[in-house]
Amino acid sequence: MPELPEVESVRRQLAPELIDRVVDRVWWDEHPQQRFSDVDDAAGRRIEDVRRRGKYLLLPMTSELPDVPADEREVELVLHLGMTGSFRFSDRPAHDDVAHIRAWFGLDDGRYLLFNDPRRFGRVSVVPAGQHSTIPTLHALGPEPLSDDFDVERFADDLSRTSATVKAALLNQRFVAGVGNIYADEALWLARIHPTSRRVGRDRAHRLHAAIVAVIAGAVDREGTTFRDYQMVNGESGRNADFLHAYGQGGRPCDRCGTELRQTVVAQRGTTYCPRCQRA
DNA sequence: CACGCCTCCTGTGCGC
DNA sequence: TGCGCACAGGAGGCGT
Repeated sequence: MPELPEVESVRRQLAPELIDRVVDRVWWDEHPQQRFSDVDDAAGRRIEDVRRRGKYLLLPMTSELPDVPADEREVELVLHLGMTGSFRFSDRPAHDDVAHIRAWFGLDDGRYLLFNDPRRFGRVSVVPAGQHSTIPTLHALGPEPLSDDFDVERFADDLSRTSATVKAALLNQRFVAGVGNIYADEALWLARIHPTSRRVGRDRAHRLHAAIVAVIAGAVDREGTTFRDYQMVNGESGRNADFLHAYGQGGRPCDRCGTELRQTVVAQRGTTYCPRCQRA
C-alpha cells in the first residue's frame, strides 16, 4: 500500500535515473477499466523532473519535436501506484522478477522503465502541464504533511467542519495529502484518538497534526513500510514495518499501556487501535 | 455539497 | 494436499 513515504522513496530512486531521459516508446496493457489515459503522449518527450504530491508521482515532460505547438509541448506524466504498483528498470521490456507488467516506457539510453501492478489499481495518465482537473483527488489534494503548507490551525478548522469520522477524514486526501490506511492508524494511535471520533476539537487536532508529521517523517527516513507488496525501484524493502505500533498489530499488547489492540472496520478499511489509549 | 457505500482487481493465507 | 473463499485497500463513481 504505497502511501506518501513509499512513493517518496520511489521518487528518490527514480529521479536520478529519469531526469533528462527521453521517452522513445510507450506500451500499456489494454484493459476494460480506464486506468490509463493518453499515455502515448509521453512518447517523444524529455523528462524534466520527478516530483511527488501526496501519493502521486508527477513527471513534467517537454516535447523534443519541433512541430508541436508551444501550448501542447509541456505535459505531465501522472503515475499512481494504487495498492501494488512498483517500478523496475530493465534492458528489455520484461524482467525475471516482474510478472505483471501493465505499462513500460522505453528510454533513450536503451533501458525500459517497467510498471508492475498485480492488482491493477494503479493509474497512469498524461495531462497538460499542471492541469489536474481530470484527476479529482489530485485536483483537490490537501497540503503536504512535511511542508509549511500543513497549517495546524487550518487542519483543526477543517476537522471541526467535517462530519466524517476522523479516520475517513485522514484517508480522504483533502485535509492532508498522502496518508493511507497504515499511517492513519499509526497517527491516530500516536495522538491517542479513537478512529471513529467525529468533529475532534482543538487539542486533539493539534495532537493529530503533530502525530501525522512524526509518523510520516519517521517512515520517510526508513524508506517506507513493507508489509507485503511494496518494493523500491532497486527491489529492496522499506524498514518502517518494525516500527509500527497499530497497523497490523491487532491482538498484540499496546506499546504504551499493554492493553490488547482491537481490530475493527472503519471507513470500509481494516483499523487497529488501542481501546484504552484511544477512547471514543 | 459532501458523506459513505460499492466497485475494481488478483495474490495470499486460512480453514476444512 | 487441494480446494474455495475471505481478505487486503486507493480512488472513482454514485446514491442519499
